[in-house]
Amino acid sequence: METPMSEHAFDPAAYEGRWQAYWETHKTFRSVADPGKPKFYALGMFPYPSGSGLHVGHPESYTALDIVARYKRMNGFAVLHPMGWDAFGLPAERYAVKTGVHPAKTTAENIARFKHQLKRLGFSYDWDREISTADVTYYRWTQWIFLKLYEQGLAYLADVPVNWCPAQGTVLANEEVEDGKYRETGDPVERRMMRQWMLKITAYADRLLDDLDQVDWPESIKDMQRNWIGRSLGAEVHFGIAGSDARFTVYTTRPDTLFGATYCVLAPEHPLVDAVTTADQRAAVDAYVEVAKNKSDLDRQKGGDKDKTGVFTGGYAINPVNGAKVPIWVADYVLISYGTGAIMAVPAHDERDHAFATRFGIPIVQVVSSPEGHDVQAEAWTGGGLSMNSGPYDGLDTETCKQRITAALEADGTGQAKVNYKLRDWLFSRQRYWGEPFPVVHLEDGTVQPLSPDDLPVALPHVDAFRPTDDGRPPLGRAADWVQTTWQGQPALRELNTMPQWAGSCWYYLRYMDPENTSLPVDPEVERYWGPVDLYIGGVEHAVLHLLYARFWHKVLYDVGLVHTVEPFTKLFNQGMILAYAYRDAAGNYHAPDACEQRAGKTVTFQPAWQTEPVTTDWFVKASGEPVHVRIGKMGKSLANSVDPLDIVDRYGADALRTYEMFMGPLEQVKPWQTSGCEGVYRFLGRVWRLFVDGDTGAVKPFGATSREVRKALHAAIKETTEGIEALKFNTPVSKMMELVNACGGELPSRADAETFLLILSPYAPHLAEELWARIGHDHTLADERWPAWDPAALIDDTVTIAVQVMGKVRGTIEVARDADAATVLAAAKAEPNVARHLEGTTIRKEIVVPGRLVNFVVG
RNA sequence: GGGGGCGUGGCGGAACGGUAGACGCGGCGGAUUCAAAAUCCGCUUCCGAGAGGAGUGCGAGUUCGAGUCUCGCCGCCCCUACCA
Repeated sequence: METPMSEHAFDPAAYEGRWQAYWETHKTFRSVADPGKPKFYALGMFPYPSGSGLHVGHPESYTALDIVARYKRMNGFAVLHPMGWDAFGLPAERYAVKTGVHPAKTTAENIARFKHQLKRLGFSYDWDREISTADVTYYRWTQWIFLKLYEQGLAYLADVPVNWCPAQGTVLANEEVEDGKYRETGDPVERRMMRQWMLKITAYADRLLDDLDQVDWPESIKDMQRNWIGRSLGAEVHFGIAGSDARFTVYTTRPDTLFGATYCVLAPEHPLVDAVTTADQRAAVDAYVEVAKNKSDLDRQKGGDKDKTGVFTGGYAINPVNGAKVPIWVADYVLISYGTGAIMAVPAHDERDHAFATRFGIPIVQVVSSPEGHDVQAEAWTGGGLSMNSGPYDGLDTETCKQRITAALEADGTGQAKVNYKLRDWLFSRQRYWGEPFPVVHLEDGTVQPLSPDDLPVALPHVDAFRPTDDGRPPLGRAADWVQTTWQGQPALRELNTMPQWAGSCWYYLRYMDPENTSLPVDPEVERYWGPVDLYIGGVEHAVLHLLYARFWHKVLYDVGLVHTVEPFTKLFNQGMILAYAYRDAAGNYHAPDACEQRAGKTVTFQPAWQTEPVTTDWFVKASGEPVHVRIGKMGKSLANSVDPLDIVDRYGADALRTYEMFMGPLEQVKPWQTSGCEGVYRFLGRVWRLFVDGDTGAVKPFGATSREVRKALHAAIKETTEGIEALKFNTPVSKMMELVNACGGELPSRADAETFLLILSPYAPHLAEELWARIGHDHTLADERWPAWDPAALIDDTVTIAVQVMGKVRGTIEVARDADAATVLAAAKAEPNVARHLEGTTIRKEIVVPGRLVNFVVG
């Protein structure tokens, strides 16, 4: 059945492995700090080595970075392009709980697999710098950095509410909780106060916000971080409580509306709820607070404006600006975790307060002028205006009024200007086994002592079971010998919590610079050369947490003198997700893309069981001929549409996969995988092969003379490739190289031009480029060759085709000399038959000549 | 609700304010082949037999000229959310 292929036919499998071995043995891509060279640090977000292996999304950003890295090397840069593993994490631990297999074993296996897969894609990593966050030689420095944080007063223990899952006996991260249940198992999750390590990221809020201005990041990501930090400028205002000396404080961004406060609201958890509640309201308030406590945050937010709930406490507050008595309510739309957990409610100028006031019949008093026709009784006016009903402040614009009222509050001690943040301190402990142990001990007197850096590392002890202990302590409690220790001669207990997965990824980019260092996380001298990361590419899902945490640590390390810049990642770029088509039959079953085919012209309509609308399609299951509905979605098991990158490598080779992933479309865009498109790229690479290699003899075909047309295509391709890589637009260069090969028509140009083509092809398809480079007589890799320059003169033709428009519509084209003057062009344009026809009987009012482009006649 | 992004052929996508649809897929036709695969060449936005006309989500506007700029809608995607 198998036709024996000519041994000289295009066969990537025949040489790709050989070149990967060559690069490895020759250490072609070793990063060497060279003070005589500019440096470039290209970094991809390192993967979590999951059990399911590499997916087709990984090679997208990795290929883009690899192209940049190879390009920069050829442009004389010392390039740092490393790879490693975000190896601590939950899936391995969960797997361990289920199967008893130690996470270290699972993780090592997964890393081996990932590494094998990545190597088959031919990325130019310096594998000597490989790191793993779960390696004790790595995490001892994560612990070292924790000690620095502690030293700086940025790490502390606090009792905080956490997501406690009784069934699992552990605390869950917010993202693991959905609808009050553990996402994986559906076990209920409750709020519980626990003593936890916190990192004081809020101390860096202003710097994290302000320094965003100095980095070259997508504006959308900066905005997401800004929103997350959520700095707002407002005022804290103290409200007295009628009939009591106590007072409570509210936070507002609109102190100018203070005269419009017609009630106050305390969050159900607010400590003063009890004190302000009167006897006759007590039962109602207690009941309300009890219900609110058991509601998850999500449930509390679900209702939106329509059905806000709340209960009057019976108590009254005194508005400090006018002494007015306003009722105090308790309502769960006020969150204890934001601001002061209490608000003054101004229904005329806040939508939430308006909805609440309307529902409970509370007066709405307008204190800021609204536009003509806007009735604040019907809808809140949240914009600015002139103050009214505000005593001495009447007539002031909103900004001025804010300042005056705030100043007045400060003068009489009833309030002050206040900057507030949404950003919370970072909950930094997890009741997990598979993470970095904390370098601290607990003494019998209840104090906590940080270890000396000399005592590091605190190695993760071996345990055989990974569930919490029977008495509810974290899994590390099982390592009894490890837990019992001494500190300066005193008996001490080790910390049973571990650090969250974010910890290791907060500084890995630094370790790559100096992975062998045994006395510091990174030598500041080395960092001064390689840092900061010049280009960081990763998924948008890390837009906030990872990137914010890493920036925070970096700033702390800057403050202690370890790094020399305030920001770690100069340029950030987000690749778009790769989606895939999914094929669903009438019964609702999904079929693998490989099992389906399009039969053009065989369109049928069928009635699926899963929707009322009939479906028209020309896609069918190959084997059964069943029609299938085609849709697009995330790759995954549920749609049966995953594509394994190594299957693609097996069929088409690594170069085709790499080049196709770039050819699909702009890197930042979400785009669907189409294996047929990959095949198109494979064909292109085959044409390149056949351009150089005689299919019968395997000999290199003779070089010829470069035609003018080929020369133009070549220089257009050099230009596009160069500018494209610089601008991270990787798709159009592939088109230009295709055009070049098409222009060659199967005949090699001159040796010099053929070599130039291989050089610009090499970042995309390095194996093929190396193979052909060797076959035409080179005995050394092309990775160190000089990137070619294009000749602008080669792009210019002697004659140009010019479009001729009449009233903006193209009516014909003319061929003129490139440097023809306007008069000549106009004459030729008017002579064009179809143009002449459209000009007939009209008066030319205006003649527009765009040299080398077009002519437009305005007639009337 | 807020923030960001996107709407172009059958499909993925190209287009300094200047010939819309490069390049690729798919399709059609041809060459090669005993035949097929592979390969090579040509055609392929839509309507129309043709001349020609229409055309970048919809509607206005600016301009000699708009996929591109402005305003207003419609639709889709992502993020975020009672943040006071």
